[in-house]
Amino acid sequence: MHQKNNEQKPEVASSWLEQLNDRQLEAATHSAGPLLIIAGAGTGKTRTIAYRVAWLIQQGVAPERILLLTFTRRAAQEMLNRARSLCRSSTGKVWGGTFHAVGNRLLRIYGRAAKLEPDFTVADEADSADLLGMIRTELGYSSKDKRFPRKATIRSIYSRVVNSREPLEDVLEKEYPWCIEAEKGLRGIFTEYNKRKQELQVLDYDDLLLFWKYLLEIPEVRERMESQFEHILVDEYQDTNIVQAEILLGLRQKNNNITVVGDDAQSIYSFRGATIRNILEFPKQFPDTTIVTLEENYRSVQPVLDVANAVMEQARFKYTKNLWSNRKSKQRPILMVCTDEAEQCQMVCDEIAKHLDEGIPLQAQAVLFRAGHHSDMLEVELARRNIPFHKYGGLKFIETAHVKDLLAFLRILENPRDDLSWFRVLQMLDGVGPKTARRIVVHLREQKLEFQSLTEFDVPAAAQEQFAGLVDLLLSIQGAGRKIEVATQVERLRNYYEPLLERLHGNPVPRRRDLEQLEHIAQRYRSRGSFITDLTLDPPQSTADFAGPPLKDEDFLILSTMHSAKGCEWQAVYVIHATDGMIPSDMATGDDESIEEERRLFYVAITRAKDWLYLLFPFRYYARRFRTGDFHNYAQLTRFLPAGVTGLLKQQIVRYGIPEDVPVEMDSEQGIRQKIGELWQPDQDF
DNA sequence: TGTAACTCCCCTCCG
DNA sequence: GGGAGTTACA
Repeated sequence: MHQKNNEQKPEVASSWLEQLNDRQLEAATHSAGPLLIIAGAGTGKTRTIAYRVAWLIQQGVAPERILLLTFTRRAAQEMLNRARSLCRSSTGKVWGGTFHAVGNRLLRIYGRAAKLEPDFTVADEADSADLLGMIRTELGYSSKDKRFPRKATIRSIYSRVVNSREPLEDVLEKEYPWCIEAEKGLRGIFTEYNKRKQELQVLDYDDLLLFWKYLLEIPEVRERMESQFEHILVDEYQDTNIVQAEILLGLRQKNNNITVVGDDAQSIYSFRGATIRNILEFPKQFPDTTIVTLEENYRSVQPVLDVANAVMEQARFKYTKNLWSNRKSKQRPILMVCTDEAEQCQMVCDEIAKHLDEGIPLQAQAVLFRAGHHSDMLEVELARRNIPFHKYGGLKFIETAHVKDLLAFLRILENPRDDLSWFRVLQMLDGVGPKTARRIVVHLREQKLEFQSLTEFDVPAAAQEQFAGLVDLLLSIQGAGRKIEVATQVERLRNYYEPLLERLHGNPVPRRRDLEQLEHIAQRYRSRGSFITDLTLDPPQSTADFAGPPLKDEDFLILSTMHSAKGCEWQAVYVIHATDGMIPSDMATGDDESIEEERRLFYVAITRAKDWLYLLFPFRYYARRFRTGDFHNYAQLTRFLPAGVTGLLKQQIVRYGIPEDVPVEMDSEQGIRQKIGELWQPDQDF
């Protein structure tokens, strides 16, 4: 039936295109001009884009003239791998990756027009906050008795302002009302921050987008960049911000071959400045847009979709889409009511083991949660039971102090102007604090960044030996230029650093392992520069898990934040802490907008499940209180599961090993039901 | 000038 | 439990 309306369907539309449904086919083979694909969860979005890329290549579009922007590098890789297997030609030259990663690549080519040297370094969130903190201290805002926002908060405010393009005072008033008094100080800090980044040739994440946009305002550069790409495809368009939309507009002034894919019901990144207005207004920005909507869900069984639809049904801002599936099942999703968090861990582990026995590998199962630390207790239990796992999201390997230390050495070698890294490295030495570090950095700048000049510098006695060793090492690596492998450089730096590690940070054993891991990763890179930026733009997952790094073909369970689960799917999904205050997070219950976003996040989590969906609700939490002593808090079920929805779930009350200290009224099943009844408030009107 | 010990406060999601 | 700021002391 695909063939009905086009006898002139090109011969390239060979058998593989028949694996698509009508809508998907229409999207994949859309010839030219703007295309908006509204793709509900699980409707074959990845597949459609992969086919479209393959189709374009078969039509004769050169791979290097295709730009595929995705939310994570993983997503780009997956789509390109699929496309390659379809069109049997290399997709390696396709420009694929996140906005940030592609921006980084383009800035190294065209950056000089914006006074950027090609060897600039990229500062991650923490580096950027450190720089802001330094400036705050210098400008004298820290020691004043007036409360001034912390460096991480300053960083968020800054990011918010540049990404949403709202005036500082509006952002403060709406999002950070307790910082209003700091407005003037913040302005000064931001101005200095931008100046300093320029001097250091350091860009933060936001700059990768801002400079890209800025380059597009220079007509010659803009034209060259636009003509470089014949087709642009953008995934997860609902999670792009204003700057990103402007970049796309800049890239498509003459050529209007642009495809964007997204789902307004899955917009979950407004804290990063994303706005669903981008997707809603796309047809206005690009006249003559063709809109294709994908609604048939190929992922989940119908009972799972029923719950998902019901959760969305109560959204304050209504979405009209209703997902449907041909995959019938009598198995309803399960709402598991547990006594407390410990029992929740037991239940999750038991069910996972049961499904594993039934033949569902660990990799086809995932535990999802709202915040990185929500899985802490579960991780301990998994380790105890020898269930290997990988954790996505949360604190990353790259953010640990020792990895940042080692990276600082590499950054200095790559970009000697990077004072921030110099400060980090110098202060590792015995007897060197902020003052001495500053003197050394000033000296170095006066000596035109020549490492050799450091040999003349008079450091405090306590530091002399370590300092000399450092200078020798830096000189020898720099002197050898590209002749030493990146991994060898890491190895030599690691040898220098390890004696310092123990004094600087506790817990040296897992930290050493991380550094070995870093060296291992470095083997894949030919240039030090790309190693450093890749690590900041696309950091590897945590390797210091309790269970240890899983071997290559070992099976492992996935733990993931709900945000990082975007775009993934598993046969069995366990959403833990389906408790009000966790989902929605009590950090995000301020206004309707954020509650709605939490609802969409919950929706994303639910729609990851193919066959089995478990929602776990521990109704009692330990609360640690220093003065009053520990006590138990009773929690309420997430407000996103009111009475009408709980009817779609199979409710299961578990009593595992009820702790000895539970109150009498909960010592029986009846008592528990009664207690839950109080907590449930199913008729509460939200 | 550097550092160890002590206090207080706050804790999300990501490239 | 960890980061940031303060204080006492080497």
